[in-house]
Amino acid sequence: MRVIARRGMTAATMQEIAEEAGVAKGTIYLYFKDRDALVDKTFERAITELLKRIDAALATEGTFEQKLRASLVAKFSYFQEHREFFRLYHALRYPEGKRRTQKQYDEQLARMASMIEDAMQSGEIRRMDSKRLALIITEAISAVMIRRVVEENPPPVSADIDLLMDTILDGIRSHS
Amino acid sequence: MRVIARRGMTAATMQEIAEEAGVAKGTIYLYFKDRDALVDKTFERAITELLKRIDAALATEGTFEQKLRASLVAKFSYFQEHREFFRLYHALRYPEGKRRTQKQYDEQLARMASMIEDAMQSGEIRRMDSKRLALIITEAISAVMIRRVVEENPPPVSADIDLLMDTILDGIRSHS
Amino acid sequence: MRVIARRGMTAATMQEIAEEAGVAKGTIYLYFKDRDALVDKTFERAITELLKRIDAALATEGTFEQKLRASLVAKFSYFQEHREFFRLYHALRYPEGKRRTQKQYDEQLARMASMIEDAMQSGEIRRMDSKRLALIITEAISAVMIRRVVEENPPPVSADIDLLMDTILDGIRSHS
Amino acid sequence: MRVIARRGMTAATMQEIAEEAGVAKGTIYLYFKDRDALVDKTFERAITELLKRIDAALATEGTFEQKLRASLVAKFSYFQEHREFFRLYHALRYPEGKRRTQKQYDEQLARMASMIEDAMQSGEIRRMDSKRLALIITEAISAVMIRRVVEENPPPVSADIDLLMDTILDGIRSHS
DNA sequence: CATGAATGAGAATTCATTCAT
DNA sequence: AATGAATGAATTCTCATTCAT
Repeated sequence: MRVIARRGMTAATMQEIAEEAGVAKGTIYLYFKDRDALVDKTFERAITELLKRIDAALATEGTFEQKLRASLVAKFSYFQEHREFFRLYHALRYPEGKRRTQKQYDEQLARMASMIEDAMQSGEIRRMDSKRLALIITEAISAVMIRRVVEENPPPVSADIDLLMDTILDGIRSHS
Repeated sequence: MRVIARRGMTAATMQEIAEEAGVAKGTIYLYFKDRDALVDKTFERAITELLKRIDAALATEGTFEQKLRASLVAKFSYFQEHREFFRLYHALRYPEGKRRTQKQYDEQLARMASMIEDAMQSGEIRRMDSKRLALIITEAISAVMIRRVVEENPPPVSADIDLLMDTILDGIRSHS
Repeated sequence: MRVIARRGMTAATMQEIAEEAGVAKGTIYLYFKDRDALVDKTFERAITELLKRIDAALATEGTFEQKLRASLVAKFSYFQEHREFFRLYHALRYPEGKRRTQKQYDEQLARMASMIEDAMQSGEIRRMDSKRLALIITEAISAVMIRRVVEENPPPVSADIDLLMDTILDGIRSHS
Repeated sequence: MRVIARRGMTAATMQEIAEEAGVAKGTIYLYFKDRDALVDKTFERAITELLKRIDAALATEGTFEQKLRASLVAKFSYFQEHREFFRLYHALRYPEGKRRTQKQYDEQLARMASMIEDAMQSGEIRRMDSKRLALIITEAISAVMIRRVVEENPPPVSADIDLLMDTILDGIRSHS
C-alpha cells in the first residue's frame, strides 16, 4: 500500500515493495499471483476500509445535513491517518488503461445518490438530478481532502468541513 | 498526445508514439531530449490550449455568473472535441511520482480565486475563502466533465451546465 | 518417478514432486541431498527394474534367437506397464547437458554384445562387429517400443516382436 | 543452434545464446517473440537442412539398395559436419512436453515407407509392414550415427555404412 | 534530417534450497 | 522427522536510448 501510494501504480517495483515489507522479492509471490494481482488487491483493500467508514457515517440516523457532515468527517479523518493513500483514491476513479470507473466508486456514488433522493423526498433539499449531485458533492469533497494532503499547513479540518457544508447546502451567491 | 492520452503517461511507449506519429523511434530524439521531455512538453501543449480557452472566457466583460458560465462552456466544448485528453487533465492535478501539483493547474486556480475575490468585492457572491472556493468549483466542474467523457449517452451539455451553475450559486438546500 | 517421467528431467519441479509424493518440499531433502541426487537416483531406480528383467531373459538357457526374443518380450511388457517411463528411457542414452551416455546403458550394450559373440562362436549368427550389432539391435527394438507408447492403436505386441525378430535375423532383402 | 545443441533445449539460456551470437540479450527479441519461439524455429531450421539432404539422396535414380545407401551417406556426412546437432536430432523424435515439431520426423518416415513399398512392388525386398520397417531402419541408422558423434575414435564411415547395409538387407543369421 | 537495428539496465517471475518451528 | 514459509540467485523479457548508415 505505502509503496504504491508513494510511487504510483505503475512506477512501484516489486523490489521496493519487498524492501518496504521487509521480505524478499520471492515471498511476495507466495501471496499474490503476480504484480497485477498485488496492485488490484492492495487497491481494493485500501479503498474498502475507507468506504466502510463512509458508509457507517451515512447509515447513522439524522437529517441529510447531519449524515453528510458525518461522512465528510469520516473521509477527512481517514486521509488524516493515511496521507499516502490519496493517490490510490485518485486512481479509483479512472484507472489507467481502462475507460471504466472502478466498481466500488460507482457503488459509493449510487449510495450517495439514494441518500440524496431520500432528502428530496423529505423536502430537505431541492429536486435535482440526484446522480449528478452525488457526483458533484463527492468530488467537491475529495478535491478539498486531497488538497489538504499535499498542503504544508492546511487550515483546521473543521474550517474545511464547514466551508464545504456551507457551499454545498447554500451555494456561493450573496443574498444581501 | 493521442498515445499518452490513450495509454496514460507511464504506459505510453516510444515505439507506439513513433508509430502513431509516422516516424522512426530515433526521430523523436531529434525533437525531444528524452522521454521525460516529450511527456512534459506534450502535456503542456495539450493543457495550454484548454487553459487559453478558459482564460478567454474569464476575460470577457460581464457578471461573475456570466464569466463562470462562459468558462464552463469553454471547458465542456474543449473535451467534447478532445475526449481522449481527459486522462491528461486528470494527471494535471497530481502527477504520478510527484507530490506537488502541476504549476499550470495552480495558476489556473489562482486566476479563478482572483475572479472570485472581485465578485466578493462587488457583492455578487458571499465572503468565503476564495482559494478553497476556486478549488471546489473547479473540481466540481471537472467531475461532471470527465464523467461525461466516459458516459455512453450523457445528458445535453446545457443540462449539465445549468445544474452546475445552479448548485454552485444556490446550493442544494430547499427554501420552501 | 511419475513426475519426472511426465514432465521430463528438467521441467519437473520439487514442488510438483512433493505434491505427488504427498509430502512437504522440505521432506524431500531428508532423503536426497539435492535435486540432482533425486533425479539421478530416481532415474537409476526406474531403469534398474527394467534392466533386471532384460538380464533375467538373457540369462535363460536356449538359442540366441530364444534369448533375444525373451529379452524383447521383457522390454515390451515393462513399457506396457510403465508407459510414462519411455521418456526416462529416452534420456538414458544421451542425458541433457552431458556428452557421455549413461553407464547403465553402456553396460547393457556390453552384455548384449557378449551374448552376440557367444552366438557367433556357436555359429548361430554371422561374424560381424558385435558392439555395433548390439547397438543396432538395441535401438531398433527401442524404436518400435517407444513408438508403441505414443501410438493410439498399436498393433498387437506379438506382431511387432515377430517383425523385429524377422528383420534382425533375416534382413529385408527378397530371396525369391 | 550451437548453444541449444550443446546445452539442451531447456538448459540453454538467452544470455548464453546472445553471447555466442555476439549480440545483446535484447537483440534476440527483435527476431524471436520469446524463448519458446526461438527454440522452435531453431530446431526446425536445424532439421530442415538435414532432411533436405536425405530427401535429395532418396530422390536419385537407382535400386532401393543404392538409394538407401545414398541417404545413409547423406545423414552421416551431415552429422560429421554438425556434430553438435545430434542432441537436436535426438529431441526431434519425442520432444519434452508435447510439442508438434515431430511432424517433420513423421513426414520423413512416411517418405521412407513409400520408398520401401516401391521396392516391395519391384520385388527387391520382402513384403513386410512398410511403416514399421521405415521406423526400424531409420532408428538403426540414427543409433550408429549418434554413437559415432560421441565416440573418441569411431571406425571409418564406410565400415559403419557397410555394416548397416549388410545387417538391414541380410540380417544377422548365419547361412552356412 | 531520418532511420531502425542494436543495446543493456532494470523489472518481473521462478524455483531449488534453507531453517525455525 | 516433517513442515512449509521465506529466501535470493538466476532467468526471461521490456523499452528508453544510441549511433552508424
